[in-house]
Amino acid sequence: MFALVDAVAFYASAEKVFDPSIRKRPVVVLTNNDGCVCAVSPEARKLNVPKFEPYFKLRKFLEQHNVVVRSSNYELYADLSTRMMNVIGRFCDNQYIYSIDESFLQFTGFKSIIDDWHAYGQDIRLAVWRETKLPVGVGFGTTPTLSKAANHAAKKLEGYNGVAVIDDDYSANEILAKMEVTDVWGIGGRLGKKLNMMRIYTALDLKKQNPKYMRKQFSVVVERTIEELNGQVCISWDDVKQPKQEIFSTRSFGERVTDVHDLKSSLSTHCSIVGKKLREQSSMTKQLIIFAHSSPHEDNFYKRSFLYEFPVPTSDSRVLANAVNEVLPQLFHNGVRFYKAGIGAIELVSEQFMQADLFTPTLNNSKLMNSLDSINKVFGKGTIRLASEQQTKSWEMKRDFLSPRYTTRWSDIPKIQC
DNA sequence: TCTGGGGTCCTAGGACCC
DNA sequence: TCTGGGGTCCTAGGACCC
Repeated sequence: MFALVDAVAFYASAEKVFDPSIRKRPVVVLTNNDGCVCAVSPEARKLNVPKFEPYFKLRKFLEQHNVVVRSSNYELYADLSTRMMNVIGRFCDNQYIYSIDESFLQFTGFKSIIDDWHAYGQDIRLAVWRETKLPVGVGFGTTPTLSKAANHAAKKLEGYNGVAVIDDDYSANEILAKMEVTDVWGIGGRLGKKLNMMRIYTALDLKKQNPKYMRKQFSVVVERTIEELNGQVCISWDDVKQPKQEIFSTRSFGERVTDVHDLKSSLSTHCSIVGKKLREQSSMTKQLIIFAHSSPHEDNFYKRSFLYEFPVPTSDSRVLANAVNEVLPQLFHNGVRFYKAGIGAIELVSEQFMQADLFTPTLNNSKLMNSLDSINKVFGKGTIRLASEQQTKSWEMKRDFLSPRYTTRWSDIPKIQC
């Protein structure tokens, strides 16, 4: 049995934890640079506030309906996420954290212990609420995709009260019949349209399709999804956790960047981020994509992207930053108002199988990088960083509606007055 | 005044080789 | 009657997720 536990509108709920005055009000949270709406509290959902619409288009509407607007407070969300995950992890010995607010639990050998999954789900919800003041939904299913579907039912369908269980074909069909095909994990809007044309409208319709045939029509992803809906496990974290095949760090700027040094320092920061993520999964990269562009919504869109090949794979942030330095003169163009930049490590290889080059002295210093990671872990991120990362305010992200970092800054800790 | 997120994986199609 | 292969690598764009 699998369970998917996730928070209801996590970012919006996180904003409510330390600010009870907004708990009953509609709340939305914006993405980086206050660009789009990315979290909509249930109260705001009732007003039909769409997700991922640009904020400037919704601003008037949100004001009219007295909706609370907040910038993304990642420091707060990351901390609350950790707390929430710790509570959830107590309920199962096999937890897989899938995103900042979702974790899968895989129950093996629990059958003799747990006879009522509904009650167990309510126990989880109650514990998380009591200890973190975050509302969660719990879906149980015999495959990860079915637990996702159950989770959808738990939170979005009438009469489930936060917990739903799919433990046989009957309960699966009952829930899947009430779900749009695009509510199924892995089926997005585009696929949904094509499926509709084939008269596949509900999740149950999809479940009844022939997986092999659908693989031919679409892809292996659709095939696996259908098998999972039929109770056949295709996604598993049992075996060694799969390392990522590519790692990107990209960001749009708070203010347009026109200065080469600003562009360089932002890219250096991306090098640190990607380097750290590479080391975390014991990978090294052979190739690096380095890109920068102006706004795609502007006329004469400027975009440059380079593929840099390393003679020897690396996970050393400094080596990545050197690559950036090399291409920077070709990337930057005077007069362009840069809107976004980033790097991506592709062609990853495992540290273990790293092939050295007889003729190229390796610049990779993993001891140095490991010490850097350890120091930053203890003393906070950015304690030791590349000199070229030198922060300049101009490209930092815009967050006009930021709440306090209640749990990660001494000055922001809530005070209780007697 | 101007404003539009970030990350990962898959696949079709072109270029090239023998 | 008419007909011309098959594999690999690379890349841009598509699609999905939250």
